[in-house]
Amino acid sequence: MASDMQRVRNRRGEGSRLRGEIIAAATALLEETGSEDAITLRGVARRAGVAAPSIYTHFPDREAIVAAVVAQAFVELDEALATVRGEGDPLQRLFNLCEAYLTFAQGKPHRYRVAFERHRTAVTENASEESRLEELSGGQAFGRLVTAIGDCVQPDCVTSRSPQLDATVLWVALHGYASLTTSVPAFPWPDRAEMLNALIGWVVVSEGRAGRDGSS
Amino acid sequence: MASDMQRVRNRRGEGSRLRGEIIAAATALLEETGSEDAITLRGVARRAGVAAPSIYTHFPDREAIVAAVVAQAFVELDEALATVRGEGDPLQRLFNLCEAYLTFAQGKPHRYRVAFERHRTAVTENASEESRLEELSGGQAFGRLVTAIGDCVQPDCVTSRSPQLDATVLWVALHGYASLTTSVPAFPWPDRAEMLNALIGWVVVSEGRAGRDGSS
DNA sequence: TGTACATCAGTGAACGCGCGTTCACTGATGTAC
DNA sequence: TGTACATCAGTGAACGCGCGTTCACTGATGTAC
Repeated sequence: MASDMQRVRNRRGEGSRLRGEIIAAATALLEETGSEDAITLRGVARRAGVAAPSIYTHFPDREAIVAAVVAQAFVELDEALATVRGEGDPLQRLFNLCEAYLTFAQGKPHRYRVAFERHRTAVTENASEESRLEELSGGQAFGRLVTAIGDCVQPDCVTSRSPQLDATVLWVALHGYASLTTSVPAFPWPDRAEMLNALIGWVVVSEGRAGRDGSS
Repeated sequence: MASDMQRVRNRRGEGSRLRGEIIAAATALLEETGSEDAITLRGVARRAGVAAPSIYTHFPDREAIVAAVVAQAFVELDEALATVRGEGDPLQRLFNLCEAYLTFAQGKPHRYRVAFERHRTAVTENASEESRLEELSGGQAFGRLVTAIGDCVQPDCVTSRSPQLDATVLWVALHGYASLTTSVPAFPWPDRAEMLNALIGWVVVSEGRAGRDGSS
C-alpha cells in the first residue's frame, strides 16, 4: 500500500506525532481486514512507514497498541453521541442518539466489536495514564442513553417505569442489531428507521407487562 | 494438560473417530482461552494427543477445523431450542425458548460469539458436505422464535403486529444481552428473568407506536 | 556568526519461537488364500 | 489353521515464514558558547 513512499522524519520535539500515526495504522489494518490479528507490530510499522523497533518508543509491546485502538474507539463513540442535537423534542433526541450509536457501530464495525470484546484490556492497561477510563468505556455512552430516556419521562409525552431498565433494554437491542447486521448481512433486516421506531415505541411507550417468570 | 497420556490408536475402520476428537479439542481450546487464535493446528493436535500431520487426514487445513467448530455450535444451538417444551401455554413456551437461547449463549459464550462472527465461513466451507447449512446457521433458531411468537398471536392472549418483526427485535435483544453480559460483566445487569419479562412484555403485548422517523 | 556537542527520532541486523504444511515412513490389523 | 500382504491410522523430521523483541548504531537538528 503506502509502505514504499518514504516517510519524513518528525522534527525535534515532535516525535510523539508517531504515536498517533501508529494508532491510525493499527486502526486501518483492523477495519480493512476485519480481524484484530492483523494488528501485528511489524504490520503496523510497515503501514506507518517506519522500522519495527520504532514502535517501542511509544508502546511497550504489541498489546498496548491494541489497547490504544480500543481506548480511542470509545472516545470516538462518546464524541459521536455528545454532538447529537434534539431541538427541544426529547423523543426526537432519543431517536437521533440511537441513530448516532448505530452510525458509529455499523460504520466502524470492527473497531466497535473489538472495543466491546476487549474493553477490560483498555481499562486495565491504561487505567493509570488515562484516568477514569473505567467510566468512559461504554459507560459514558450508556449514561447518555439513560439521560435521554429520563428526559422523555418528564414532559408528559410518554411513560416509563425505569429509565435505567429502559435504557438497558434499548442498549442491548442496539448492540444486537448493530452486531448482527454486520455479521449476518444476508438476513432480511428491517431498515434502521423501522427498527428504531419499533424499539423506541416499545421501550418508551408501553406500560403493561405480559412476561412471566420461569416458576409460574 | 492431557498431552502426556498416550492415546490409543483407533482400530481399523474407526479412523474417523479422530475427526470428532479434533473438533472437541479445538472447541475446548476456544472455550478455555476465549480466543479463536488458540485454535492452531499444532495446538489442537497436542490437545487431541496426536501428531500434527494426523490432522490432515480429516481436515484440509487449519481453517476447516474452525469451520467445523462453528458448524457444530449451530447444530448444538438448534438442538437446545428444539427440546424446549411449553405445555400448552404459548407465552410460557416463548419464555422458555428465550431462556434456552440465553443458556446456550451465556454458557458457551465463545462458541456462540465465534459462530455468529464467522457463520459465513461455515456456510461457504461446508455447503456441499452438509446440505442446507445456509438455512441452519442461525436461521433455524430464528425460525423457532418466529413460530413461537406467531403462536402467541392466535390464542387471543396477546396482540402482535408482525411475528417476523417482533421476532427480529427479540432476537437482537437476546443477542445483545448475551454478548454484553459476557463482554461487560461489570455492568449492573438485570437478571435473566427480569430481562426476559421486560423484553417479552414489550415485544408481544404493546400495540401503540411512539417512535418517529428522522425527517419529521 | 561559527562550531562543538548533546539529544532526539529512528534504523538494520539479528535472535529464538511457534506456526502451517509436506514428505517419506512405520507398524499394527484385518483379509484372502 | 497358517501366512502373505494390502490397507489403515498415524508418525518424525524437516521446510520456510512472519512474528515480537533486543541490541548497538546513525545521522539530523537544535542549542550553548
